[in-house]
Amino acid sequence: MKMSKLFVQTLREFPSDAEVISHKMLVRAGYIRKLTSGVYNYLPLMWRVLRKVENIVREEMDNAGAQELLMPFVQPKELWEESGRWEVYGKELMRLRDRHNREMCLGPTHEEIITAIARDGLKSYKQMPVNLYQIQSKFRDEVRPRFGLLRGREFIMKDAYSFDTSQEGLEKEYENMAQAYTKIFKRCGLNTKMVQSDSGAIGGSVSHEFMVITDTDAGENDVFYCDACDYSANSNHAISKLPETKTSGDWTSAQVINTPNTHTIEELCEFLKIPASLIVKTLVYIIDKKPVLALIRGDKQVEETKLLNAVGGIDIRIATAGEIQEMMKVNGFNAEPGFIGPMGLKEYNGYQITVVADETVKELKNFVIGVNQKDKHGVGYNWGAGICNDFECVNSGSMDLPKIVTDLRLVEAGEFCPTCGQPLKVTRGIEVGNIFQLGTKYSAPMNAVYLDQNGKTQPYVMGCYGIGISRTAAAAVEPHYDENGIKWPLAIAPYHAVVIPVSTKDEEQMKVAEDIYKTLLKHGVEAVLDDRDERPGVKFKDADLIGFPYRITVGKGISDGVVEFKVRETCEMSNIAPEQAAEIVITAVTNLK
RNA sequence: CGGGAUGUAGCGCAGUUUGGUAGCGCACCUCGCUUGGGACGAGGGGGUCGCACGUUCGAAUCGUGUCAUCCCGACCA
Repeated sequence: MKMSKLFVQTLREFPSDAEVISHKMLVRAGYIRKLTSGVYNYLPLMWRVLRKVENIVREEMDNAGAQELLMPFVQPKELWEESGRWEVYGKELMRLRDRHNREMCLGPTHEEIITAIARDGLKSYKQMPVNLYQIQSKFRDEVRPRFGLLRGREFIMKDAYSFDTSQEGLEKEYENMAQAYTKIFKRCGLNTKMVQSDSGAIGGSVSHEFMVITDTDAGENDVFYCDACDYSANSNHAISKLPETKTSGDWTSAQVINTPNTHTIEELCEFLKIPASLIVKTLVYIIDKKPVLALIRGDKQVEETKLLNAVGGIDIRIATAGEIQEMMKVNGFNAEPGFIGPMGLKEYNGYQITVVADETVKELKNFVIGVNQKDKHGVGYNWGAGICNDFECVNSGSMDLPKIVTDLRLVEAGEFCPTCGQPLKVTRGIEVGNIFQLGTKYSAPMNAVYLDQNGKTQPYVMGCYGIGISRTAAAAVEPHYDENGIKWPLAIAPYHAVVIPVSTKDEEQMKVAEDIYKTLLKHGVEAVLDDRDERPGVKFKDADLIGFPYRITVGKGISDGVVEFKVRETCEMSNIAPEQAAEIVITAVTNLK
């Protein structure tokens, strides 16, 4: 490709609306242009990068035994009603109506469609296992698109779906995919960590995410990991061992005492001269419009995804102070946030109040708890054996544990690995891929079944496996850049090399540059010849910004038989013979394959 | 959806306080000159100032409404 003909416009400045490196670089270097919020044009350079990533994914998926197909992204409402997700998926689903006023959506993922395909064509256990995948655009109406290609509303994704006859078969395929993913990201020049995660709206039991570890804002997920063993997990799923701390109070009897103006845990600790670990903290949430109380030890935070899972909810938010006061009033109390406890609370807004406790509260003895009275707390309370869920237990000092006691706790740095007990570390990551064991979550409700050896009807045991193609390409920029521009890994760079004649008017320089360029092309190197009549500074700046892995500059040195060879990644430069420069590039590119 | 901000040429911005008919840098076109890290000179093209309504002799500027975009929070296969 001649640089004079390459459709690219580099900018002198970074775009003002970009926050993270990949977004800034990709816009400034002329790879992408925003069309509207969260929706981008992929310009020729970007499209080349995306196709490289796609092809790596394609090769490894095919090697792993999967088959590529292509499903529509326009999907009918009916299928989504079968799976139950039309209601559940919420506002993130891009919905539309056709001219007959029939409801449709643009696919955010394709479990429903693939399950319907399987239902039609996968009738016998003899046809399994099978893994089908596609690479196409996906649509998610994100609440807040940001970070350029890292969180768009339209993005390119590879999604694969496996069908097995047993959990064992699924687990085998899951492992197969995990290995394929590891290879894929490695080939793309990315270091990823496979971490345990929550399965979210997709559902299912076991899932892992592939994270590009970064210490920048681009990493939207907290990842906890252990250096001593291989434990690692997304914060929405991580568990830990807690350090020893005081969990039993010194009160000899239960009583309600005055604790004026102790609206926060800190103020209460200060007033009572106790550690926060002696307090049962009661948080009021609104989950799918229903009131939910979350009980957790005072020094710990609630992980909202865990709470959502505990009650099977979709939408969660903390209740407002107004709602809490209203809830108090309805149940015959007069209290405000800071003095709330679970006892005696029955209903709000037409719903029964659900109480969920984190495991940390179970072991507390002689603890402190809100008693729904302003400026008062109960101290010396204990979990009792009797049924006690009304106002009476305020005075008895004994109340039952809620029916739901589970892990709701957000893991924090300084806690210990659940497997080996060593200190956990925390870092941030960009999720570029994930794998799920779905089981029969979709096949059962959608009646997607086959006949087993005994002629008996069985639902498929499914798995699904995603890779964000456009996100992976953008994530690759995050660790690969310097102040002058992008440093693409060779495998996904839009072009492998650029050849720059310093002066296009110098016949000898042009001749040598063209010879090198042709040699590179002949040997399968994707090369660009910068034939523009520009000053060398302009060409160097553009070459660095665009991020060609190799640069061969033909200048005055040619009279001594040398060209300048620069490696973008290391910025190492050397003067060598033209043939030698070409040879290095050809070898590197050949070794890719 | 809560809080904050911004919409003026492809990009980055000034002009808005105090109303008078739109400007700067980069990019783009032409000519000259220049050629090892985003040169220089001269000339040129490009904007219904987000949109609508209103106030006014006159609106980028004032008022009302609306749309869009960005940031923080919440959310996220």
